[in-house]
Amino acid sequence: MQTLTIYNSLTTQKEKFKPLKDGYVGMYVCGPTVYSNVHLGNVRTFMSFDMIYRYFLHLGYKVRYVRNITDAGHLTDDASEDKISTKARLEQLEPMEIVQKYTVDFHQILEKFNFLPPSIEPTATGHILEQIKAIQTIIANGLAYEVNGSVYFDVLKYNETENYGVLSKRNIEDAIENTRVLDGQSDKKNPQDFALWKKAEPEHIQRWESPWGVGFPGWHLECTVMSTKYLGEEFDIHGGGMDLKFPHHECEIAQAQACNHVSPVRYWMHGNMLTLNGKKMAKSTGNNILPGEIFTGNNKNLSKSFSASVVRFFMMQAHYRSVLDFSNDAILAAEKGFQRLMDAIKLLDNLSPSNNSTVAIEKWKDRCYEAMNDDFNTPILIAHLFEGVKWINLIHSQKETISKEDLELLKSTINAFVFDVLGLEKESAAGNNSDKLDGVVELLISLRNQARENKDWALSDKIRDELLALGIQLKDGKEGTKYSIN
RNA sequence: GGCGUCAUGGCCGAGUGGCUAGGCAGUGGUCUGCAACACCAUCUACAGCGGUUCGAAUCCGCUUGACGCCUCCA
Repeated sequence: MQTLTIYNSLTTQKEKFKPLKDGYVGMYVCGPTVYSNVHLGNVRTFMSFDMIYRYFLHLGYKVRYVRNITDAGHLTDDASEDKISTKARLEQLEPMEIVQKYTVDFHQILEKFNFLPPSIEPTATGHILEQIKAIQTIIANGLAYEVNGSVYFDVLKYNETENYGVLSKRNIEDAIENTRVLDGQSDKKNPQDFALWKKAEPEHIQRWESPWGVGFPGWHLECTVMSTKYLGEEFDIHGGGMDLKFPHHECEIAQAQACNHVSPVRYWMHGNMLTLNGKKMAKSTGNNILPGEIFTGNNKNLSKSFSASVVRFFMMQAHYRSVLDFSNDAILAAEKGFQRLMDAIKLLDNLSPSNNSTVAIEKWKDRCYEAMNDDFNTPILIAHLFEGVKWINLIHSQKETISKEDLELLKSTINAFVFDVLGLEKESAAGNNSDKLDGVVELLISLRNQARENKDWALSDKIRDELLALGIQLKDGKEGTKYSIN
């Protein structure tokens, strides 16, 4: 098995990956809060971990990949603004109807982007009992207290023996000085304390019975409970967006320590933000693009529509830990590059092997793995893949040669990385009537070729130009005329 | 205000103490009836100022700028 190196946010350095159990990987990724449509920024994080999941599978690991759906806790704001319940009441919907609506949307979008489904996709509302139990444990361990029907985690007390701030590199003393005074938090001993259980006000729709009265679970608890339940008290990888590092992931560590007396995660991984116009995409600010808008091109930032694979390729061209800025120019360039890659892959099946190779496929393959083994460096991998593209083209035009064995290796390697690991998809040229369309275009091509033989340039150009106007581009080559639909 | 990350050629975006990232665009060529497409080749770099070093875009310091977190956020 390959030796992987992973950047661990907890230690802030790259470390050799050693799973708790040889050959097995336990991975937890914080999923979406399903109160509105996923935007492209959300998709990037999940896509990074989809790629990571795919690479582990490719390497032969057995992976249990848990990605939750947050359908409680986050939905409700403890201040006066409660979007979900307001919305639910306005539209006379149950909260779970909203949850269902956006969960379905989430799944549909991910499917379009060719995501592999996780092994388990648990929900917060499905684990209320476990969360209550965890709170009881934390109280019993003296690290939480009940006030007025709510339960809070005692951060200062926890910090006496543990380090609240290990992950986010925050100093709690500084935090105390700098915390703003917020209304409605008077129940807390300290502003740093966070809610494990919140008392439900009468108008609050999502509510469950608990030893502390009717209420709902706090923001951070679900991930601790569900990761522990499905992956154990200690597991290999925990992922999520950079913006979840604090407080969310910091709180998860504290909760897990308070429950199980062990640091839960071996490797913390954080994906970086996707920006739009240089600013973070966020639902709250309106600075975002919805995936659906990309597919239709219906967004003021876009000059045309783009396919899911192009978007995926665009994102894979950047490292998951780097900020990536989305723009029309950038996605346009990615589309061309993606097309070049796909065109070369189409040529692969037509290549004829020679007795020997003038290209070093085996070494090239090793470099591809090296790139991925170095903290999932997909941009480098893609650079290597383009070296493969160049070779394919040169072999095709008989300027280089390749042996039968090397050709098989080239094919299997390209296919593995492009389709299995990066998760890209070949694009279907046309819709349902592709057979008929194909026949029509072929007919026009043969008519045009007749005209060309007769040197009737007026007619041949008319056919070519008018097809182009319809988005059908004819491509004259040595082996005749082909076409593509844009 | 506190903590942190980053500044790479026209654009996007990797990486590294000395040796070509890659893609897009541009330029030159091949192909073509002319084109387009495609293919081949190729030019533009490492924010600024100091320092360490035989050598730094890469390490250190400062300056400037951008972004992220500190409040729900992938």
